[in-house]
Formats: sequence, structure tokens, C-alpha cells
Amino acid sequence: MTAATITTATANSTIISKDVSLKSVDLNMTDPTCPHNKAISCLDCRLGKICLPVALKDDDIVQLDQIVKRGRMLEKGEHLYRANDQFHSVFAVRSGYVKTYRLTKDGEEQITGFYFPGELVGLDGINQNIYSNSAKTLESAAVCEIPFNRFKELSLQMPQLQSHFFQLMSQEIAEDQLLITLLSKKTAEQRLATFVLTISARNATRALSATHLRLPMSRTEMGNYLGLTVETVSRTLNRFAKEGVITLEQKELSIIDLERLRLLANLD
Amino acid sequence: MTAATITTATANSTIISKDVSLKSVDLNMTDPTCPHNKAISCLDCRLGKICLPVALKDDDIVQLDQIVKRGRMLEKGEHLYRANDQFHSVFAVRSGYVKTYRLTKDGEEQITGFYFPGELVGLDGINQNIYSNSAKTLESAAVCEIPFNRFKELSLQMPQLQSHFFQLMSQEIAEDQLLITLLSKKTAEQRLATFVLTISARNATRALSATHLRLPMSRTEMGNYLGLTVETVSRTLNRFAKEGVITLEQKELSIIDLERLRLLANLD
DNA sequence: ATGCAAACTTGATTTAGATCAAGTCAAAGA
DNA sequence: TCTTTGACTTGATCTAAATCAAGTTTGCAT
Repeated sequence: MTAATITTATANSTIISKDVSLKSVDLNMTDPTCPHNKAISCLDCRLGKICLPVALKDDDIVQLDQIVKRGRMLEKGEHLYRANDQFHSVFAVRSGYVKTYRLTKDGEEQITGFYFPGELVGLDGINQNIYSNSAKTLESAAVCEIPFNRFKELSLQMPQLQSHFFQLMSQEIAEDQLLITLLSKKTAEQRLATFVLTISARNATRALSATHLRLPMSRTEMGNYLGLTVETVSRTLNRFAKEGVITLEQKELSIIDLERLRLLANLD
Repeated sequence: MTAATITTATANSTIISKDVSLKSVDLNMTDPTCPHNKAISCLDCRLGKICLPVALKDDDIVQLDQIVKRGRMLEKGEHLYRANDQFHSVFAVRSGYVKTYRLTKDGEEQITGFYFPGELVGLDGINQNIYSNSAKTLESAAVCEIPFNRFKELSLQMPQLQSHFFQLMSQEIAEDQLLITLLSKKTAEQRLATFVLTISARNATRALSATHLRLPMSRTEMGNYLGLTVETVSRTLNRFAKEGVITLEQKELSIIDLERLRLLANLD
């Protein structure tokens, strides 16, 4: 089973011509109910409300839609781009999950972010015109590619789009700074409690359950992201379960005692 | 002595009318050689090459200059803004140093960044229209205030300016992610070595010495930022000195053995 | 079905850095 | 000049999480 969180789609059935620059798996592209359907336009996409088209008029969305390379399918572990690649596009996650990471000098992977449907990946590349992270999928995923040069032109003509993009970048900054705060001060317990709450909140944004959630990454990846070892992640999560704060079954997690979890996280 | 790093200025001597919204200390505003001279336009500012005007034509710089509220003087420890204030402007540091921080639930300060002359503060506020950090000076400083609404309008008309601003935001993201990597994995030794190298590199960007530098923050602040205690900062820095990698005299630091320091940092 | 590798769990031991506890030093005011 | 105050240093002890070392479990591929 994939983590596709978009299970229905009121898609139109216009089939776009396949872009040759995207060598991707083709599946179900004519099935309007398939979450991976490439034909869903920004107008019809369920994610519209949290993705780039926010605050755009329908006419403007159509224009945005024209530059977006939609429905690129990626298998589990496939790269969207690698660190030091020439920067050309930002990507919106449509379904599935993406992680970004850097490699340290001695070949160690350091995860810098997990990205959920509706979120934008690749913003770090704008600065040097080179991606400073690598991005790969955690499981099979669908992404929309947004060529950045064309996007910049468009946003010069659409104040709303420019404004919203400034906001998205600022959001990434605020989130990174939250993680910095987390890593700089907190205990293993606080880090994991905060992590779970963050995922819960992001689920809620997507109109998914805030209490029953799926952790799409491995314990090792969680630990890597949070600056902890696998063992500590495992022990801490299982202790939460033993204490009745959550239930845990592989990657499925349910929050039982939200108040307690908030206390453990010690959030603002 | 202040940390003013701009010691000469080929300023024109146009005196701008004082903006009443900025209740600031007035000093030396007619002295063209004073680093805090409010009259220096973006065109003449030494920082032009690393600040916002990068890549703009002179005509465009004049326009930018018109929206910038220049030369606001701040005393040591004064706030530019506080977390949860209504967002209205981003700020360019002209002289002196600024730190940004969050307060955790239990009133602990967590420093999220140090900002040097030419750097932009306040980007985190764009998202929610509220600053998510507080920003205060480390010592007396001069900043330029850039009202964001007017800036957005301007950047719609100036593709170069928009582009450059995207770059600056992306740079902030990349830097935050570097810090995440640092906090997530590294030992006290690696963190401090990296920290010193980062400051050295930023000095170099400003055409200042890369080997002889001044740490404008206290040991406590360094530790806070790097996720270490004061004691560990002190011990580690003094060990570097004892081993002949650096010399250290209060806040003055000289890099003696750069190669060794790079090794200690274990950077990419 | 069966076997294998990867992911996860659990326990024992070690350690880097935190905490606790005195110090010293340096700038600023009286 | 002396005192005060905050910043910094240095040493002894403690502890949370890392590391080391076996286990299990799960999900694939044959």
C-alpha cells in the first residue's frame, strides 16, 4: 500500500501530452479516481487550497497550470534531484512523501526535512542556482514540477502569486528555525513528542486525522532527523506507548492522550 | 568601542528628512565618514555589493532607496521587533550585529541566528504576517528598514530585485539547514570549529580579515546557539588555543592553523 | 512456503557533555 | 582607587543518550 492520501479526485479528463523531459512511470493516467492521475489540473487538484494556487483567481490558476509539469510519478527511493545538481525547478508533492538530505564529508546522510502532500521542495536551490540538498521519495510518490524561470516571470505578473511564494519560503524558514530550537535544547522525549505533534498538525492541515497517523519514515530516519540514534527513538516511542500516551503498531501511530503528549513536548 | 565594520564612507551629503515613525538616537548624521551616517544612500553604501541592491541598475537602486528608511540607530540590546509583533518590514544590518531568538514555553531564550552587516533580518515574519522571532542588537548598531508592502510592489516592477530577494530567502533556508546538520550530528569540537569558520567566511564576504576576527556575542550566546553550555564553549575554545589552532583574547580570535581547524570542523 | 536482509527492539556498558561549585578577570561607576 | 557585577574559566561529579551486542520481527524474492 502506498501512502497516497488523496483517494478521490473530481478530475476533468483532459490528457496532457507527455513531456519528454520527464521519464516517468506511466500508470492509470486515464483513471480520474487514481491519486496519481496526471491529468488533474491545479484547478481540480484537491491540494489547491494548501499548495501554490492559494489565493489565486481561476484565470490565474489556469496560467499557473500551464507551466506546471504535472503528475510525475516516482518510485520509492527515487531522486527528484541531487545536491549540486543545477537548479531548475521547485516541486510540489502531490501524493506520497519526500525527504531532503545532505551528505556530510564522511558520507553520512543528514536529513533536513520531510515533505507532505501540498508542500514545496527545492527552495534551497534558488540561492546558488544549485540544489544544496538531495531530495528522494520515502515511498512511491507523485510530484508536480514547476520550472522556476517561468514561475518567476509569472509571479511578476501576479502579485498574489509572488506574495504567496514569499510566504511559502518564509514558512520554510520558520519551520527550520523551529527544528533548530528543538535540536538545540530538547531531550529525546521532547523531540519525539514534538515530532509526533508536528506530523499530527500537518495531517490536520490536509484534512486528515490529527490523532491517527502514519509515520512514513523509518525509525532510523526519524532519529537522523531529530539528532538521535535508532535505539533511542525505539525506546522512547515504546515508552510513550507503555505509558498510554500513544499506541504504536509499526508505522501506524494513534495519539491517545493529547494533553500528556503536549506536556511531554513542552511546546509554546 | 562599537563593532562598526564600516569605517570609511564616500557618502554624498544629502540629508534626508527624519522619518517620524523611527524614534532613534541621532548622532553624527552630518559626518560623511561616520559609519552610522544616516545620509548614505543605497547607491553609496559600502554594503551595496552584498545587500539588496546587488544586480540592480543605478536607476533601480534610486527607487529602492526611496522606500528604505535608512540609518536607524539602535543601542546595545535594543529590539528591532519582538516575536508576535505585526510584521511590516525586513531590516538590513548596516553596522553592528543583530541576533534573533525565540522564547520557549518556560521562558528560555533560543538564539536562531546572528546577523552581520549587509544581511537581512525579519524574513521569518512574512509567512504569518507576524514575526516568529524577536530580534535585538548585540551592540549598538545601525539598520535600514524596508517596509515590506512597498518592497513587494517594487519587486513586481524589477525582476532583478524579485530574483535577488528569492535568493536571499533561499540563502537563509540553506544556512538554517546547515545549522540543523551541525546540531543534529556534531560534537562540541566540530560545532565550535564550524562556527568559527562560518564567521571567518562571512568576514571574508565583507572584505574583512578571514583570520583575525571578533566574536561579537558572549560565550553564553554562542553556547545557546550551538546547543552547548557556556562551560563547554569555554573549555573547547581554550583547548583549541592550547593546541595552537587559534589564539584567543576575550572576544578577539585569530585563526593560526586553518587546515587543522577545517579538520576539526569536518566540513564538506 | 522458505530464507534472507533490513528494520526494529531490548539490555548492558560507556562517555561526552551537562550540571554543580568555586574560583578569576575586566569593564564601569562611585 | 576600590568595589561591584557580569562574563568567563576551571575542576569534580553526574547523567542522558550513545555505543555495543544480541536478539526479534517483517517484508521480500526465490
